[in-house]
Amino acid sequence: MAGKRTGPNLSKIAEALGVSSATVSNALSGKGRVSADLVKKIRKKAGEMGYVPSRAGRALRTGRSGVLGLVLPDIGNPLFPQIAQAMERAAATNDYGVLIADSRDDVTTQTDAIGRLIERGVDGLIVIPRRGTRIGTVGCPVAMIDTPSTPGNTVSADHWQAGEQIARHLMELGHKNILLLGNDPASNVQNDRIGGMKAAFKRDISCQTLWLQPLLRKGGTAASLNLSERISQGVSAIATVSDLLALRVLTELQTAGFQVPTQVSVTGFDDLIFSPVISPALTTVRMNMSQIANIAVAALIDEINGNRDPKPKTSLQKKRTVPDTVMADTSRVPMELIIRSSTGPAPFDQTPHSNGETL
Amino acid sequence: MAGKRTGPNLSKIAEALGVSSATVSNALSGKGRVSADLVKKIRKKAGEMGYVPSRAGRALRTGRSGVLGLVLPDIGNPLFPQIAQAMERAAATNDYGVLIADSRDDVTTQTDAIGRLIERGVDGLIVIPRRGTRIGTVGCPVAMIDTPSTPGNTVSADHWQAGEQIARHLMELGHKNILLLGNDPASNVQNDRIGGMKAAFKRDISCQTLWLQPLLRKGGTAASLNLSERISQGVSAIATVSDLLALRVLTELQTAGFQVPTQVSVTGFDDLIFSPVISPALTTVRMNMSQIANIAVAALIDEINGNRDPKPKTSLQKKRTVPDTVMADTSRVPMELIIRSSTGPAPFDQTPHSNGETL
DNA sequence: AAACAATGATTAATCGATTAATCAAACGCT
DNA sequence: AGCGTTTGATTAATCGATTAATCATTGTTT
Repeated sequence: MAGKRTGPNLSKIAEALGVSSATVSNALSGKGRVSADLVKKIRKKAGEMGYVPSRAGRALRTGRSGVLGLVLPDIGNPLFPQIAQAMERAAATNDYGVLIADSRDDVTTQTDAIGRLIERGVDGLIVIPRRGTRIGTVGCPVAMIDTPSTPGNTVSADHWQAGEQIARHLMELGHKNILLLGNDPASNVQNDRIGGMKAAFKRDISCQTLWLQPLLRKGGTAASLNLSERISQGVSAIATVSDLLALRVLTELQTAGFQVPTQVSVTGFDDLIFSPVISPALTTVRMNMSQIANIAVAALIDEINGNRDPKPKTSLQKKRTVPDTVMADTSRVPMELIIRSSTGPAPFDQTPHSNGETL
Repeated sequence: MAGKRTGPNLSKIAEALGVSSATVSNALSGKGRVSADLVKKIRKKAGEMGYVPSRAGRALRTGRSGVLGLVLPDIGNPLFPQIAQAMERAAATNDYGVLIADSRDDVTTQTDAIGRLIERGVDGLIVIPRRGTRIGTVGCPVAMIDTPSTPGNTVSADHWQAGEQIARHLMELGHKNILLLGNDPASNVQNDRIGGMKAAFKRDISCQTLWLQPLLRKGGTAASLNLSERISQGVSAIATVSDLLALRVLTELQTAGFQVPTQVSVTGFDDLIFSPVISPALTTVRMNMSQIANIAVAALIDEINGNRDPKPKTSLQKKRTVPDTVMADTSRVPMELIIRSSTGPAPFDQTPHSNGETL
């Protein structure tokens, strides 16, 4: 792929040593049969000449580009930097490159983006879907990073377990009336997070779930969360599904004159960049992106190299419209609870008016 | 690069139509001499067969990969999503792909990362440097996006002009005693932003500049900004160099019991994802990333294709250690002021104790 | 009509690495 | 010595697109 036609290539090395280029290739790749000392000589010479194999030549011959595609439908995702970084590093250690493609949340754009990646000949695709993105058959292995509960998911953070951690933390602090705040009820990730929290709550905990997006759609941007009212009804903790949401809640509470965490505790998810620096610093939960990336990339490369359990592609299974994605040994990576100052003991004057659980 | 050895290629099309593969190539590329109706026939057939040219074959022959490298030294940059998206789109419209490389702010890692991109045969590099990153000669055209005042800068937002806009906005609101808050005094971007603000202030405006990072280094994380004290001394507006900093100030002010913007106005830079949703929503300034990306990519591709004014590479100029980067016609793109609710009229009881300008 | 130019298409070489097929020499065995 | 096996290296084909060089027509000019 190099634009320079100057650099040394296999035949240059071969010529310099008076051997054939095939021997040089074999020596460098460790395949074929080459005597030990010739191998050493060739390696040395290649080093001296600053030989760098041509990806284009190799790609043409082997049919493999050495590039993975990273598809991010939701560019607004504040985790993007972490994701991109982790993927790039995981790929680089395996001598792969990462080609990015984004589609601003638009299905058509996304199809185009995937198409472009495929046309560029990526050997595999890493897809971080938003909502119920359907991954059709694309002609190359696909790793999907969503939630453990999503069919076809390759690997992801254990959002459910993270929810449980948050819930346990709040319970230990004595909170008994908790407001769960989500944004998009169609999001698998958010549902897992909320599901985990609900599951961990003991019987004596009263909790309500509120989805912001449908609320905004109904009431316009002006729709208030009625936080003051809910707090006066006994809510002592607000557990949100994202740090962004938590930040919003935090500022609303502060302008309304509530003390955090003395009167109300607030939690988020994801440990976004601003979370440690706001005051009070946000209690949240962080995913281990590099581990997730490593697992995803490893699974993808295994599949690319064909070192995989043969998939049972019987006609019976054909009916299941599960996306044709790669599987990994570990599919869920635990998240880490980060306790900061936005959570504290529940206030004494707690008056739990348990009105049960709302959808 | 495609892993599939099944797809149609030039010779398949040629065979199907009984012509030579060279003719097919010429017909599709519009080069060489092919009769009009044969061109039409070939194009049609290619479409029917779903022909997609092999990048690897082309790359090998032409020595060009059709891929640009995007180097981001500072992964924590919250603008990353916007940058990556804009670059990807700009590149895609020119039929280029974008390979990412990040180096967590580490010089060695960055050199490695650039090296990996070069080895992969990128045709050009887009570098968004942090601090005084030195771009050596890398063997391919480089576009740099930093600030207009940085030597070797290809294109960037006009941070200076943006600073002026913020300053004018604050002056129009009647503020006369303003605190300028930066983070890293070594950052070109931040210096431009602050420089623009200072330049726009009239003579009767008193302003101080504070750099956070050196302060933290001296005083540890506990170092306070003494905001309350400064406000009691007459400061009615705090203009920060980043939305992240503004958020920090905002929460500190709120916990200290100040009303924003009634008592103090606060401004940021960059319009980060949280800026519209916090309360009060942040007055800030936004860069036109897609325009910047388009200019950078266009300049890069022009250079790659050799459609450039020949650089005067006389030995005289050799002394100037200006990075060997690409130049663009427009090198600065204006930023857009976004007025929200964190700024308001200066309070009446303003008592400007002008103590001059501090470094 | 002869010489020449323009048009339209083909041939064949090339980019660089990989690899199956082949060959030559050295070695082991009875 | 004769035959088979191992070892070590070479040959040559291949991947797919591009393009300079070439050839065969048709059209133009004097």
